[in-house]
Amino acid sequence: MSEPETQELGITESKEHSPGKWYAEVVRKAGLADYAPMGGFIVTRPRGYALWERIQDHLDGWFENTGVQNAYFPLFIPESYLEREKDIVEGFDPEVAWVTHAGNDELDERLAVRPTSESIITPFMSQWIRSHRDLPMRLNQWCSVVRWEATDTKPFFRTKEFLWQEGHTAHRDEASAWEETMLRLDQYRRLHEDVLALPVREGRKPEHDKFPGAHTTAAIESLMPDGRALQSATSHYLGDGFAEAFDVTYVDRDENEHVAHTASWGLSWRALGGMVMTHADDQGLSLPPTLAPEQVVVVPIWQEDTREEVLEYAADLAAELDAAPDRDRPERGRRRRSHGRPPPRRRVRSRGPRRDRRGGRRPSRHDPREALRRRRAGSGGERPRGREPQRTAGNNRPAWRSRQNRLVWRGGLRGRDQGRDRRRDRAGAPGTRHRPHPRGVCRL
RNA sequence: GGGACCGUGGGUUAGCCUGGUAUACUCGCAGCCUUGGGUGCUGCUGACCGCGGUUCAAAUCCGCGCGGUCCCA
Repeated sequence: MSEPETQELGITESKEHSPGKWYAEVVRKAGLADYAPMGGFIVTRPRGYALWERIQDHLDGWFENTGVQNAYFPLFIPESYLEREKDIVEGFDPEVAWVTHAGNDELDERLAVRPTSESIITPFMSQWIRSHRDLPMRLNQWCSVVRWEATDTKPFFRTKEFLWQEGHTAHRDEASAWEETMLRLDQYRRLHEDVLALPVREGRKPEHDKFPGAHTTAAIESLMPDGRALQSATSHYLGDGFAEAFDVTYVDRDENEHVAHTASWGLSWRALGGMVMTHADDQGLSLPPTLAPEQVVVVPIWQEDTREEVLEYAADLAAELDAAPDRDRPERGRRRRSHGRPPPRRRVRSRGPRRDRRGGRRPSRHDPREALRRRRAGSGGERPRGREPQRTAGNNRPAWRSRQNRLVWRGGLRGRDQGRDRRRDRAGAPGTRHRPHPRGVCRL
């Protein structure tokens, strides 16, 4: 909240020598989050939230293409519901927050602030599932949950309230539920590798570390620079225990009632923490181009006598970059070069959040027409949301597959398009600095 | 705050007065028929809001809860 006495913009802590302090400094100085007045809670600032939104974009698109529907269930869970699956109660008991009063009146039944939503979602799945034709049923919700962990809270890594998505699915049999569990795990792996640029390991949790009530808990973990493994997503095969407890049965082809098998899977903003921890360094935050809200920053550096020239050049370059096709707008700049007057500014963000500087409309993530077009175009496999499947001549694959993925790994503008040589030359012009990051991540 | 009425398969409902095997439609499932088109036929699954009382016996009568609808302040 309060600004330091002397305004220090740079990172003063060392990642190598005091990773804890360094991480906290990066998160705050990069404008990702602030500490909330209650211990263990954070305020997610627009820049941090933008990163989360981009993660949402990717995952949500993949979910949609694999039969998942989004829904929303209440924040509160009646105690009697929570109690119906005993492992859940026991497993989460020490960290459940309870609502006991409404105004001045004590509630007849206290309400748990959801630590996870199996016990409110599964009873409804029970109502909605009658026969094998309703299966598999796949629901997902984006929400926050509260787990009152007292120790060692750290922005994004461990906060008492955290954002996540939780998928809940019901299936005919073990094979189907297990397949689901692995599919989601694979999507999480893909998110980490292709979007967050984090290598991961997949694994199965030992007995004592499973999700309460789960038959099997699978997880992906990435290795942090301090040598510790970070579990950033889990996918559970729940067996038929939850279905039994919440009465999720269906009539199968044999005309008999059967108990369903369920799975649940979630990814939290902890993944974001892992990404910051891994890619940032003593210079500050560093992000993969797939996620970075700003892709390029032009910083004019002038001498007294070159000031005019450098500023003009920088603005010109910024305008050109702004008009060029980029990650989010591959269609731009294909037909016409921008010769318009560059906006007079020293720093140009080549992309404003869902806004077009020239006043033109560009497809918003929530534009229903775009969604419709996307459906009509048919699903060419899973792909990130919010982008038109661009097809180029002589290449029948959606552009996001070719161009986009190259972009992920090459980083910056390099290797992007052979016709852009001119810009690359200009990027090296005196007084300007534009340097794609060698590791494949772009510095902000 | 006062009063009236109502809780029956997933949905709609009959039965309650006058206590005894719970009705029908729809939905769902399976099979057959159809394959000019959201049909048809056969079979099947599935329910008396909860607790207590009266009684040989309670969906039914009585009491208390819980939930809903309506009316009056």
